Amino acid sequence: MAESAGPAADETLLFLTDDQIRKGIEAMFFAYRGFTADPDRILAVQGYGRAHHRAIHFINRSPGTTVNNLLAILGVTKQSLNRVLRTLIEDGLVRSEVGTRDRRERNLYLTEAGAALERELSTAQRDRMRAAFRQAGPEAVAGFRRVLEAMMDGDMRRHYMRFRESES
Amino acid sequence: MAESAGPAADETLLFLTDDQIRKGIEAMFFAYRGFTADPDRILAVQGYGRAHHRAIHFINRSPGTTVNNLLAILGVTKQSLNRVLRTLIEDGLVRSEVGTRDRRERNLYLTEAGAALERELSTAQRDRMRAAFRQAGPEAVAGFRRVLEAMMDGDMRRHYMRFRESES
DNA sequence: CTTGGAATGTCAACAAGGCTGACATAAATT
DNA sequence: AATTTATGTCAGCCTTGTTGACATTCCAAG
Repeated sequence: MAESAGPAADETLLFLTDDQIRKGIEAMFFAYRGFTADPDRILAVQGYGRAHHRAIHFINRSPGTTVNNLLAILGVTKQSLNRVLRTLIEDGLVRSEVGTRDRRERNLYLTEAGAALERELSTAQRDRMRAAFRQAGPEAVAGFRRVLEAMMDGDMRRHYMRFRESES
Repeated sequence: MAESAGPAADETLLFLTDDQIRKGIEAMFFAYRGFTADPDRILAVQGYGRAHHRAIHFINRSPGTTVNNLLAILGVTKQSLNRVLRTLIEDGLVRSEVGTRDRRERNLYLTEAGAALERELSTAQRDRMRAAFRQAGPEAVAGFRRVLEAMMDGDMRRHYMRFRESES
């Protein structure tokens, strides 16, 4: 497809050489550091970590989500998530309501304070992502997303796609 | 390019909407899980973690590198790195030689066993990355790299570029 | 040449946040 | 009534981050 100027078949596969792949791996490593750097700084101030950020992000994304739902998305154990949720609830950032349909479930919501922190975190992270997107241009962004989606595990891709469709 | 029907100026910036950015953020989160999943499984068997992988990767990448060098690349404290290095040295995967020029320095090398583990880890990680690259195509890969490079912090980009040039 | 700092690396102790296992409770389901 | 499901909790472990204290080595200023 689209071999306009006619590079040999060899050349069209140059992007699959071990060296190119290694560059992709290292790019992923170094970029992820940048990706989390700004939120990490903000979280450190109130004594939180990345685990708190992840919980806050996905509760904001799906208000009323259940603990089980969150567990599947975050891929951690309930004990680990529970420790984080407990501190967030104690600190008044997250509200936990007994489920109406099924009273065993807990529906999770951000409080106003929680939403404020979420905004602060996501603004910082979005600003960096937006700058990178702008600098790289729309076609690069499309390629970025295509590669990342192909790199996900099946389960994670399912969660990602569910979100992708929901509020597109 | 290739927008045949001529979108308005507004539309050309659609990739910078908060919604698009958020998708990028979530793609990054879910993809990073896939990125580390295969090495994590291999490392868990011998009781190692991601920190060991990172050390092994960059020692393999620059044989004879010093502890200080590694610290700058990995962005952790020397105490944290030292713990990881100690276990790798004890287990015979890494060799530490007193520096010749400056005897305060330690030059680090992989042993044959260390190189074997490195190959196992990087093969697993490369296989997934290669599959993603092949599925997404060369143009997507170029965009992927451009966005990631724009997302790095200045220091990290410096390290990344140094590697990029070295063995291109 | 000596001495005081600076650079490099090591050891010890602590905290965050993963993990497993065991168990309790309440609600839903069979 | 018995079982399964959803959630919470306690205890204890591991990895990997942190700070503080310290040893060694080099280098430069006196």
